[in-house]
Amino acid sequence: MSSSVIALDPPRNSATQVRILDAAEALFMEHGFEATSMRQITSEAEVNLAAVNYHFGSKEDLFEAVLTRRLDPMNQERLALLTTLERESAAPTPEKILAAMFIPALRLARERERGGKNFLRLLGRAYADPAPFIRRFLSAQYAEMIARFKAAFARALPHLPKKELSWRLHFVMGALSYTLSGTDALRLIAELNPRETHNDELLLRRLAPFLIAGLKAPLPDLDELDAHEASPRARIANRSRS
Amino acid sequence: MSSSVIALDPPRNSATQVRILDAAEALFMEHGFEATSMRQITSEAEVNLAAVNYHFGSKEDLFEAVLTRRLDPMNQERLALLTTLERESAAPTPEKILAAMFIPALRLARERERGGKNFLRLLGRAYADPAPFIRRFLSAQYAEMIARFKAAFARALPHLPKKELSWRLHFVMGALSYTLSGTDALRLIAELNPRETHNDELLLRRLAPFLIAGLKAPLPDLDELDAHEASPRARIANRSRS
DNA sequence: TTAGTATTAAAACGAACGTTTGATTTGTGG
DNA sequence: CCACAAATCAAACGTTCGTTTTAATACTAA
Repeated sequence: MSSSVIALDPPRNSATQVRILDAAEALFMEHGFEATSMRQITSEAEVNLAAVNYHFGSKEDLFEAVLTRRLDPMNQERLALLTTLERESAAPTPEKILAAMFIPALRLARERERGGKNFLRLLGRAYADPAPFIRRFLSAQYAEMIARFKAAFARALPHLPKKELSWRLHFVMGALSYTLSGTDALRLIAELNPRETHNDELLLRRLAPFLIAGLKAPLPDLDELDAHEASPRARIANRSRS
Repeated sequence: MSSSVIALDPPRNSATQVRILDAAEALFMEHGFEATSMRQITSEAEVNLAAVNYHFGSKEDLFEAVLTRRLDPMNQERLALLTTLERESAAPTPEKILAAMFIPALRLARERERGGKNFLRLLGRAYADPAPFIRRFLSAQYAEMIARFKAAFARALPHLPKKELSWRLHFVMGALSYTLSGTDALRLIAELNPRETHNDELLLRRLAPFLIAGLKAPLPDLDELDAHEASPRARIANRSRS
C-alpha cells in the first residue's frame, strides 16, 4: 500500500537475479524444464546453489519468472497494437490483426540481443509441456490476449462460424509456437539450413501468408461424418485397396 | 541370416512387454518423458520394477519401443497410400496427398481403442521434446516419408519454389503435431469442449482445408527485408507510435 | 561506528531417480 | 522327471535431485 519502505515484491533486481534468469532461460530452452537441474542453472549463472530458492522460492517459481519477464511486455504490446488498429478502422483486415500478433514477437526476437530468440524457442516448448503448473500459467497469461484477438478476427471474418474460428486460431497458435520452437529435427525434415531457421523475421514473413490463407479457407464439409463407427475407411483419398 | 532357430530380436511378445508398453504410452503422454519414472510405469503395468530393464534395456529404449510400435506401421501405410495415389494419377492434387498423410493417423486414432488417441498426443509431444535421442529417433523414422511427400507436393504445386515448399511443409507438420498433442491449455484458449477436442476425425477434417489453403497461398513478399538492422520497426501494422 | 537486514556461501537433508544384482520361480524340451 | 534357460522378484546400488539449514559476509540507515 505504501510506496517507499516496504519493498517486498516489486522491482527487486539484483545482478544475481538477472544472471539466474538468463542462465535458466538458456538451459530451459535447451533441455526442457524437467531435464534442467538447479545445479546446472546456478553453475551456469555462477551463483550459489541456494540463490535460486532464496530469490525465487522454487524451481517452478523460477520458470514462471523466466516466462513472465518477457511474456508480459510482449502481450501488452500486442494488445496495444490491436487497440490502435481498432481505433483507426472499425474492421481491420485479418492481415493487420495477425500482424499485431506477430510484430511484438518479432521485436522480442530482434531487439534483445541476449535471450530474444532463445526465449521464443523456450515459449514454443512450454506450449507443449504437460506440466500442470506450466499449463495453468500459460492459460492465465494468454486468456485476455486470445479473447481480444478472437473477437477482432470474428469481426474481420464475419462469414466464419465462431466454432470454426476457434479451431483455426488453434491451428494458428500451433503453427506459430511449433515454428518458434525451431527444433533441430525439424530443420532436418525441411532441409533448411540453420542460418535461415534462425532468421525469425524471414520466418514469420513466410508464415503469415500461410496462416492468412488458412484463416480464409472455405468451410470444411463436415456433413458426412455423423456416423462415427460405420465403415468410412478411406473416402478422402479414394483408394487404398478393393 | 538363418530363419528358424536364432530368434534374437524379432517378435518377442510377452504379456508383460505389452502391459509395459501400454502403461508407458499413457504415462509418457500425460507427464512427458523426463517426468515419468520407471516406478510409475512398472506400478501402472503391475510388473516388477526390473522388468523394463530386463525386457527393453533402458528407459530410453522403452520410449523408442513405445513410439516404434505404432509409428512404423503408420508411416508405412502413408507411403503405401501415396504410392497408390501416384499410380492412379501422374499428378495427384494437394488435397489427395495431404489425405494420404492424414488418413493413417486417423486410422491409428480410431481403430485401436486403447492407445490410439493417446499415442497421437504422445507423438505430438515428442516432436517438441529437446532430448537428443528423441530427435535422432524421429528424424530417422520420418526421413523417408517426408522426402517422398515433399516430392509429391512439389509436383502438385509446381509454381511453389522448393524452399518455400519446405517451409510450408514445416508449418503443416507444426499445426498437425501441435493439434494432435491436444493440450488442456489449448482447449482453454479455444473454448472448445473436451468432447470435440478429442474427436480426432472432426479435428483433422477441419485442419485439412486450413492447411491446403496455406499450401496454396500466394508467395510471400520478401524483398523489403534485406536490410536486417535498418529501422524497420512496425511497417506491416501501420502504426504503433509516432 | 553500530545495529540490523539483505545477500552469499558451504554443507547437508531426505527423497527419488535409473539401474544392477542375486536368488527364486516359471515354463519347456529331452 | 529333470535340466536349463527365461522370466519375475525383492533388495540394494550409487547418483542426483530440489530444498533447507546454519554461518559468514555485504550493504545500508541511524
